[in-house]
Amino acid sequence: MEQETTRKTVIRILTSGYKINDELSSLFKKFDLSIPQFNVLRILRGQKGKPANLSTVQEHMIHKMSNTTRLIDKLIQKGFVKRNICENNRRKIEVYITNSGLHLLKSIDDRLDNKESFILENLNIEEKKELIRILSKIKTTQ
Amino acid sequence: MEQETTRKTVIRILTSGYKINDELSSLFKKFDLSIPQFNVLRILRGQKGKPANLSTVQEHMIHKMSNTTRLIDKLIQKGFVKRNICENNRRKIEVYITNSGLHLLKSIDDRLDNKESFILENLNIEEKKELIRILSKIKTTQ
DNA sequence: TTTATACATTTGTACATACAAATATTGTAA
DNA sequence: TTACAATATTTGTATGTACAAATGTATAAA
Repeated sequence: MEQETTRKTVIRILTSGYKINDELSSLFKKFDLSIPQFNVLRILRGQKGKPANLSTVQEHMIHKMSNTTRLIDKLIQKGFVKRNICENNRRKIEVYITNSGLHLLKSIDDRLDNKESFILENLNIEEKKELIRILSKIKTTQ
Repeated sequence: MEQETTRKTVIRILTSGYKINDELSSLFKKFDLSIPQFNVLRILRGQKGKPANLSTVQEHMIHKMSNTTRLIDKLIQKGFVKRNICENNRRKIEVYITNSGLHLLKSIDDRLDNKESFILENLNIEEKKELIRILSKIKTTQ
């Protein structure tokens, strides 16, 4: 019985994640961005002008990525990001967001807010907080 | 304020989904299966011997797939699934699970139960039910 | 100063996925 | 019975991702 509830819960979390992923993914697609690309831009904006190393970006990613180099290559091609070799430590590279990247994020901000509100429209604030509280208890090995 | 809670909730659902996805993915990997492949096998087992059409399989998938043909090709290569052309309607194909596929699922069952229990170890049954209840309220466009 | 080790990123390769277009079969209307 | 639309699956192509190995740089030990 309890095992049945456990299974249903796991599946429900998984499918809820997939759904939200798809929703956001189709929103970003209108701006020719993938979810990981958008996350990189948002992490770089959070640096407030300071450049970030590749490894720093990687640590802040929502979903751990195996290949941040090529992800950032795409953003450089599109002109949203620039890359320098770090002077102090030539192994490292420094990445930062361009004005064009900042403008792009600005144009996405409102639409993302709307999309998020829409997705959780049927939840009141207590339910949202309860969701955060319970989901924080999930255990993983990696 | 509320917008902040909304954002945090969305991100929490998303990351919880990613985590569970990664956990299951690394479990199935030990059996040389991906999550979608495992789901197809479980759907076919649920057919209790009756064959299923490709489109039926697609409808039952947890995460809607764009390419079920190649997914099933892989399972056929591994000998877990067989495919026939449907006699009544030659556009359709019939897919069913082999004994080898059933044995594979049997050997995974317990380990999946354990993994799921582990992931939700810190949640009591009321919290699990509450999670299902609230997550069912999520709205999506697609 | 040479050698080995650790660190940070990049590249190669195989595989997975999304999306659109193509193919094959069936049903239906003229 | 022919032509056209609808259905079911497959294929082509571009892109994304995982994982391991390779590259380049810095640090530390002998």
